[in-house]
Amino acid sequence: MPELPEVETMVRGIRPHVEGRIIAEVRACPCSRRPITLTPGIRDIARRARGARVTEVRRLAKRVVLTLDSGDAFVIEPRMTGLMLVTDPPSVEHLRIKWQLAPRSAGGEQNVEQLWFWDRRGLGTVRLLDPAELDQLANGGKLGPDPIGLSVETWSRQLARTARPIKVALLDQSLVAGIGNLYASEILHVARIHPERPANQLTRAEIARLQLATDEVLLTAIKYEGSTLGDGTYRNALNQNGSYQNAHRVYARADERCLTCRRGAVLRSVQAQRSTFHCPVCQRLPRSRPPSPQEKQR
DNA sequence: CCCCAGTCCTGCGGGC
DNA sequence: TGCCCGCAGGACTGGG
Repeated sequence: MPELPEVETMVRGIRPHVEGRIIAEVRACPCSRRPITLTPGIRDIARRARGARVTEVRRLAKRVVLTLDSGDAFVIEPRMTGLMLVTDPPSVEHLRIKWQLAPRSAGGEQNVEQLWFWDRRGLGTVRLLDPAELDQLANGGKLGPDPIGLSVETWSRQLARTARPIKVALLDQSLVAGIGNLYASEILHVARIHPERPANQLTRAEIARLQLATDEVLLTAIKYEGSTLGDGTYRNALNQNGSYQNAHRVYARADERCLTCRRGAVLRSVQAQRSTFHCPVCQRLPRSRPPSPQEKQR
């Protein structure tokens, strides 16, 4: 499930092949059973993108953004099973969109000629936004800040906005944008914070640990090119597995020994209809007494 | 505003 | 062996 590290890996994987290239053609693959969400229609997309140069490839929360010299930008949301590829896909029948790239002018024989959006379940979306629409998406206030490099002060301000459990709050993209279900459990484990703690009741010390754990987990996951789970869906731009799944400490490890304390058994629970994993030894709830005023101020 | 349940979708695995 | 059902969850929608 592409979250921040997986989408960042996609961006880094396609960037050297795509940045600076001219889009010769955009096509919706006829092999799809049901077309994915495409805004506007493929005809308008193809007309507006043809001949444009890709000036920048970047990540916006869990989206891939291809900025064009026309001012328009492709915004690709992989959601559950979407992939950006510059090589042969896992299966031909789930190819959704093809960007045909014009050959580079100066001697590049090994240049890729196509960029693909592949999506098995078809929940992903591809949109072509004009500058105003892109600005609204990036700065319209619906997306919270990127979690990497976020200051403790910003963390505090964002978490103060909700009393929901911290695990659920981390999934709210308007608070912090980029963390998904897998990394929320991993981050809270490293931060030693119980997933049921109300977000607005975290102590200063816990928020400081959350900030450090977020950077550590996400940056390490990027280094390992994301997590390819048992279903094998997630792949990098070259259709290769990530390897951060080997470093997971709690996710999908229910009933197994905690790798951190080697004492507790990992618990699986359900919060907001999603699986949560935590170690009851490393991540304790404080005694049911609410924190004293002194504790809250510190 | 805040929060939750339902929805989209496909492949896989458990149970019978 | 085969079929059915539940489950996986990112983002959005509708309703309380």
